[in-house]
Amino acid sequence: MEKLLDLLTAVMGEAFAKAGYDAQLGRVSLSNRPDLCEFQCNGAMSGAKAYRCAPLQIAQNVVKALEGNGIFGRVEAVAPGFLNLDLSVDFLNTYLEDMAAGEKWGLPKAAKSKMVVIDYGGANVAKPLHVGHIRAAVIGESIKRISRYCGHRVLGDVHLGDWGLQMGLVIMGLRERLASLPYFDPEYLGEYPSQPPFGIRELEEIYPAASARSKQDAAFKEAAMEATKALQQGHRGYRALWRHIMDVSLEDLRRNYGDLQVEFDLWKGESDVDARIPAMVEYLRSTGLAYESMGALVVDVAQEGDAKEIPPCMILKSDGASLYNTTDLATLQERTELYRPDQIVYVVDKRQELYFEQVFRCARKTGLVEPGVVLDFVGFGTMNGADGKPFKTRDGGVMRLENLIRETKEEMERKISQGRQMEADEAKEVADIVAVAALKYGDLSNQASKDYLFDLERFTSFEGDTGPYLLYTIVRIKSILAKYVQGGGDLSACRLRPAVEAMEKQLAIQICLFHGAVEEAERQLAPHKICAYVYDLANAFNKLYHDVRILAMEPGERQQALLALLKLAKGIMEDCIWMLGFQAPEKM
RNA sequence: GUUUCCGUAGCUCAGCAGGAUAGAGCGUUCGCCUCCUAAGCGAAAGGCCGUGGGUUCGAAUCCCGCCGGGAACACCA
Repeated sequence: MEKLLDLLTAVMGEAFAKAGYDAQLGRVSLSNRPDLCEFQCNGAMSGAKAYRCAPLQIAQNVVKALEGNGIFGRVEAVAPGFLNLDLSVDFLNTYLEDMAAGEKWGLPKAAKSKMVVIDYGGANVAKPLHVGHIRAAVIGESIKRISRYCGHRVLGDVHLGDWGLQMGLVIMGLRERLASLPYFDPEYLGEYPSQPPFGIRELEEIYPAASARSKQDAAFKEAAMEATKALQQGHRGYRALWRHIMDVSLEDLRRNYGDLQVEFDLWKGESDVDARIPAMVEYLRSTGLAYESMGALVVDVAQEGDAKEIPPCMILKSDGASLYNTTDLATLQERTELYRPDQIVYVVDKRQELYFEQVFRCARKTGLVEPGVVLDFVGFGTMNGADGKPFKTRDGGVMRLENLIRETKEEMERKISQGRQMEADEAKEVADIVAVAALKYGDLSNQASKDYLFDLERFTSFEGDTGPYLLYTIVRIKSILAKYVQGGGDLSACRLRPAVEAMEKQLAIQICLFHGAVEEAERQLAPHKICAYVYDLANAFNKLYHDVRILAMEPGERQQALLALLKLAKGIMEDCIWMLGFQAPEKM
């Protein structure tokens, strides 16, 4: 079905045309003066000059042209030339009925179902996730779900850092502890053990230790680089060890991401494209675009009209080694071949914007990516602590993601068991659900590109613009609907009817704006648009909730109409929070 | 230095394809539970939208300068 504002704009455009003006002037928007009207059109004022006519006159002519339209219950031309519009309740109700009957609430189908790949991981093997990883995970997951909701085929890729120097460091670190194992014996030709000789705890100790040591011990660093190279060249023992590291690390990563309800379709990494690098480099050379500069292999990506100087994109370092650019380009090539995407979205720290601009341009220029493929960079800001600086633990260290999640869950559990009588088990279960919502909504309700302040107290509050408030609102509706059913009512028999109460009409209008919010969020890759929308919807419901005691009403059409409206509101809110990456409990 | 992003209420943030009296939340003050979860609702106070120009009938929104802050600027990722 057609988006409400599009539909109203079309009707208004026709009226402008009928009155002899340009239909383009008929753009209808939500009123910014809800005390005066529900929707407004400012076209009469913009058109005044072209038609050399007083804007109010134009507006009045348009009002005449709108007579008997059936969609607007009230149309008024107001000085200096505003068109104030209220919807007719009958039209509104028909629209709601279509929504209720339609799939995904009648969300307009995308003109073309896109194939989209979203890269939102950035996790490194053998290193625990820390708070710096939360934004990519949360924002990327939401963008994935929004895009999927809009009917696109979407693949989320974690894109692991699993092939660089860190692997050599870990291998060398392991060697010191487990030197006697066959992995390090060049003479050994047998099978390696299938079970890893270490666990995640050890892995997490080894990496930081090895990393620190490499900064002071040049010989150790040299050995780690050698090990990295040997691994990449297929050293049997190192490969087997690498497989162990991957297995142990991946299990841990899956658990961590799982706690945040972040799911990847692809667990690919840098190692997956390693094999194709030589051929790709050869290809880049063959295009004539890659050339030696100061010993390195580069591709110029500066373009005419650039405001700033864009350095060339480096393909190989002067020592001939590959670097991040190389694997990113190879990944782009692989994705293009495997999935034929229409769009690839990178959800990455915004500080990498210039870097990705270079990579994108290079991929385009050299034909690794076809011209029609949209490459999007969604750069996010930093999560800051109360001091306005990047979030740290109390003792100044980097906080692990699992600790942040655990602390949020504990805080939530404390709040829930304090305010409600609930069995401890149940409280914990509910707290886990609500905590994820608190964390994610706290992040997503800000514009991704901006830094934001992490405030556990605020995010876990049930008041205000928070995740818990939204869940609470949904739970309220669930409770009403459940009570109605328990009392012998039949929800499926409840039919929508034209709004009677003011608050009811407001809620109905808010429901109708769903399509626009989703479409905008998808187009702008902006989950916070969904947040703003669902928050407004929750507010609209809560106002009605206090205005009208639905279950206390006389049973009949009127009560049923309100229940049907609530059911619709609940469904939409649930879909919204699904797009944000969390869900509501049954009660809280 | 160049480029870029940001500067909106005491605090945290929306709004920015130009439109009427700039919106939320928190915090503050005041009201509302014999009634579907008061983890809620209503109301009040609180803003020369960093600053100076420009474009426009009209600017928080577009353009330019300045001030203040962050970030990026080829062998890290």
